[in-house]
Amino acid sequence: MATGRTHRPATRSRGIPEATVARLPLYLRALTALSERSVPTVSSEELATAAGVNSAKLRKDFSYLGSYGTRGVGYDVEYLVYQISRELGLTQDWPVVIVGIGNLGAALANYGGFASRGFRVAALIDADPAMAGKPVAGMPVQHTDELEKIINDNGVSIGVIATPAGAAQQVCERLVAAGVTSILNFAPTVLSVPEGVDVRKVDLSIELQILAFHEQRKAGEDAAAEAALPAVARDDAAIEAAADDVAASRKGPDGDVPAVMPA
Amino acid sequence: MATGRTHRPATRSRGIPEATVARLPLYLRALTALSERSVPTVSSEELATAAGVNSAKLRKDFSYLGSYGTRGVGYDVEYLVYQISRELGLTQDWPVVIVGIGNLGAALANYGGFASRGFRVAALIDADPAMAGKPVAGMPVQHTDELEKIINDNGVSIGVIATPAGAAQQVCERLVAAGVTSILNFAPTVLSVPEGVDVRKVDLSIELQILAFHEQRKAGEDAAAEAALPAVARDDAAIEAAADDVAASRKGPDGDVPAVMPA
DNA sequence: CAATCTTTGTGCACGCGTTCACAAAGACAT
DNA sequence: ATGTCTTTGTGAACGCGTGCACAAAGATTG
Repeated sequence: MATGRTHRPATRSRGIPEATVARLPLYLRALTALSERSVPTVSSEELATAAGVNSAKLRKDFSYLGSYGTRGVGYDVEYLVYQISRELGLTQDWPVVIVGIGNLGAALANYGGFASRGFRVAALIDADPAMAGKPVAGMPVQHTDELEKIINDNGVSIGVIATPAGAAQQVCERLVAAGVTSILNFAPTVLSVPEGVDVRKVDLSIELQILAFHEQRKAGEDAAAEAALPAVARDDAAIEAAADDVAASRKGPDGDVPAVMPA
Repeated sequence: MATGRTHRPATRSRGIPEATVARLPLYLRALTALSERSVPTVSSEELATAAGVNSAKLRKDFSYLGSYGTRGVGYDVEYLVYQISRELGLTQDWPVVIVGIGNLGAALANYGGFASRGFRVAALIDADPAMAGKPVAGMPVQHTDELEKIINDNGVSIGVIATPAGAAQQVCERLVAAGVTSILNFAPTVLSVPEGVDVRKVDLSIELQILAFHEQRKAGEDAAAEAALPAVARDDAAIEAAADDVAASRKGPDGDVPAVMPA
C-alpha cells in the first residue's frame, strides 16, 4: 500500500539538504525585501537575523549553492535573489490547480503570495455543480469532471487539495493519474501516493494541538511553582477542567471535520 | 532583539521529544477514526500505517508517554485516545482568538477542526471598522480596539494571526502584551517575540516553493534521461522559459503580499 | 502448566542537521 | 605593496531522530 513519502524522507536531493531547501524561501523573502529597499549587499549576520536563523547555518546553507559571497563584504542581494530563485525553480512559471473551493480554497485562490513567485492559478475546481461557473478571485470555478482535461491542457504538475477529508484521497488519485506529481494537501488525512509523487501537508488542527501541548506545559510549570493550591486559575473557569473520565465522552461528534466546507 | 524561538529549538520539553509531540496529533486522529468505528484495539503496525509512519517509530513515540500497550495484543484504542489527548492538553478547553478576518481568517473561523478538539473560537478580530459587527461563522467580528479586553475576559492564551504581513508584528506584540503566549502565524513574516512565547508558522507560499524545488529536480532528471534535446516539453509552451536574464526583472511588484486581504 | 505465538518496548548504531570556531580570502587604508 | 580588519566558507564535534533487530511480556492453545 506504499504510503508514499510525505514530507520528504530526508533524502538529500542533489547535494542540497532538505532542511536547507526548506529555508531557502525564507532567505528569498528577506532578500526580496532588501532588494525593494535597494540595499546592495548584506552580511550573513544581517540576513540571518532578518530571516530568523543562525548566521552560521545561513552561511552553510548558501555554501551548498556555491560561493556567492565576498569575504569582508557579504552577499550581493540581487545576485543572491536570482541564484536562490533559480535553485528553487521559480524562474519558470508553475501552473497550479486548486481543488475544493470552499472557504479555504477561496482564500487560497485570493492569496497574492502565489502569483508573486512564479505560481499561477490555472484553475479552480469543485465537485459541487452549483459552484460551476461562479467566479472566485476573478476566475470561474470549474467542475471536477473537467479535472483531467484541465491538468493536461495546462501542463499542471502541482495540485492543491482543499477538499473535505473524505474526498481528498480520491481527488489525489485523479490528480496523480492525470499527471500531477506534487501535491499540497490541506485536508486532514494521510494521502497515499505512488513513488515519485511529493506530498506536503498543512494541517491547521495539528499546529494548534502542538501549541496546546506547549501551552499546557508552561501552565504546568507555573502551577508547580505555585505549589499545590486549587486557586482560581484566571478570571474564568474551566482551566484543568474535569479531566478524568473524559476518556469515554471524547469521541468527536464530527470526527475530523473537512478543511472547511466546499459547499 | 531576540527573535524568540520559532518552531521550537529541539528542546526536549519534559522527556517527550519535539518530533514525537508533532506526531501525537496524527496518531490521535487515526485513533479517533478507529474509535468511531468501535475498534477496541490496534497493533502498532496497523496504527502506524493508518498514520503514515513507521511502526518502530510509533512504538518509540508511545514509549515516551508510558507503557500503554499490551504485548501480544496491541493498544486499547479508547485508553490511548484519552492518554494522548491528556498529554496534548486537549482535555481542557482552549479559547482562541483569530485576528485578521479576511478570506483566510474567515476560512479558519469556519474550520470545524478547531471545535472538535478542545479549541473554541472566542473571538474574531479585525482592524477594519466596516467589518465590526458583521457576522462571520455565526459570530460578530469585533474591532481591534477590543483586543486586550477580549483576551483578558476570556483568558485567551492562544492567538491566530491571519493579517497581512505588514500588520502581523504589531498585532503579535499586542497579543503578547495582553497575555497570549502561543501564536499560530499565517502571515508571511518572521515574528519576533519575547522568551517564553511560542510561535508556529504556516506559510503557504513557502510550501509551494519547496514543492517547486522538487518538481524542478524531477524535471531535470527526466531531461537528463532524454539527453539534450530542446523538444517541446509538453503540450503548452513556457516550460523552461527564458531563464537567464530574469535576474533583474525579478523584484516582485507587490513583494510579499498579505496572507489574503482582510478587507 | 507448559509451549507457542504475537506484539510490545528498547538498546544500539547510523546519519542528518546544527553549531562552534577558525583559517582563508578579499577589501580597504596607509 | 604591506598590513589590518572584516566576513566568508568549512572542518570537526555534538546531539537529535530514525530504524533495525531482538529480548521480554503476555495472551492463547493444548
